[in-house]
Amino acid sequence: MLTDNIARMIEDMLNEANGTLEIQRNEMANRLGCVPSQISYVLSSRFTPERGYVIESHRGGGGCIRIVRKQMSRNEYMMHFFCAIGDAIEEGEAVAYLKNLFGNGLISERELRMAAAATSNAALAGIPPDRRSAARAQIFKQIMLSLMSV
Amino acid sequence: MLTDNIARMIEDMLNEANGTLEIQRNEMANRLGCVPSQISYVLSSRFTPERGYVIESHRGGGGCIRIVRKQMSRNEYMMHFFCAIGDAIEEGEAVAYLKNLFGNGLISERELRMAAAATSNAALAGIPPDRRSAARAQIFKQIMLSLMSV
DNA sequence: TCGATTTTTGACTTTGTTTGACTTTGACTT
DNA sequence: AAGTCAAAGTCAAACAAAGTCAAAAATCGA
Repeated sequence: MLTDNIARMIEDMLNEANGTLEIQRNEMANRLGCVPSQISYVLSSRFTPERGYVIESHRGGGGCIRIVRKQMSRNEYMMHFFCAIGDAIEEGEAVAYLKNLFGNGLISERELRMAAAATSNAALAGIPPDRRSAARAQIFKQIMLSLMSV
Repeated sequence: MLTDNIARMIEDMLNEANGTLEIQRNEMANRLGCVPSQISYVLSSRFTPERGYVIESHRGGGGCIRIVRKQMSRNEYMMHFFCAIGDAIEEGEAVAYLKNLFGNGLISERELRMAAAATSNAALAGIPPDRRSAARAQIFKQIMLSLMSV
């Protein structure tokens, strides 16, 4: 899939470049033989803040897009996430957060799976849909707390 | 029966592929001359977690369905607990189960804490008390399933 | 044989991707 | 200051999957 290729390429470039990177949208689209907005799509769907990326850009002549992979300390991370959860969160968002934690070595893969399972729609099936994302936030926060206390 | 053929075919493919497999629903339905939702039916009726399978999927362009077969071993033990949970369980009971699992080396201490947090009354604070132990059972079961996976 | 369960099918929904037309912004000329 | 051009941004339509659900058909068990 195009999106995946582009995402992989950006990841590689980020690794090369130690976590921060500037690209030109048109130039890159050209190299890849796709429309420029495809790059925008990839960035907005894959390189989100929940996944730990920050995007800035400049338009106009000589413009570019800067992609930064955020590296925080354990406690910063945990705090950041805990606060970011708010009092409602969707299943997909939760998974994105967890993958980020896993990616940064803060939780193991088993823990990732476990937390994802505990906050999945399947686990919350008995709860009325309109209350689910609130319940999920509550559970997620307790899980986060349990990990912080170590 | 169609269902059985498809199930057998998927089993075969799983054997070929060492227990993990990705298919495209439409493509497969096409090859078999059946409607796509038939594939969904087979997966949901035969390749359930209770039987040791895990299913994930992606929609949209380039989407696919991933089927993973887990080999039962110590999972048998887990399954025993899983079945024992029933459809309602109190906070204290849950902790007791978890301690038991920890005592038997099936989960780590962090996992114990995490699971306890996820099923605590604090985590379920937003749920009406009379629904809590049912919700807890549901969450607990999903957690157990997730741990059987790895 | 009859009722219950399981299977089969297809219409409709939801999610994710790709594309292109159009807009906004900034830098550079004149 | 105005105009031009070269970026990136936005948005919605077209397309490409998988998911859902319920009706119809088939099968099974008593």
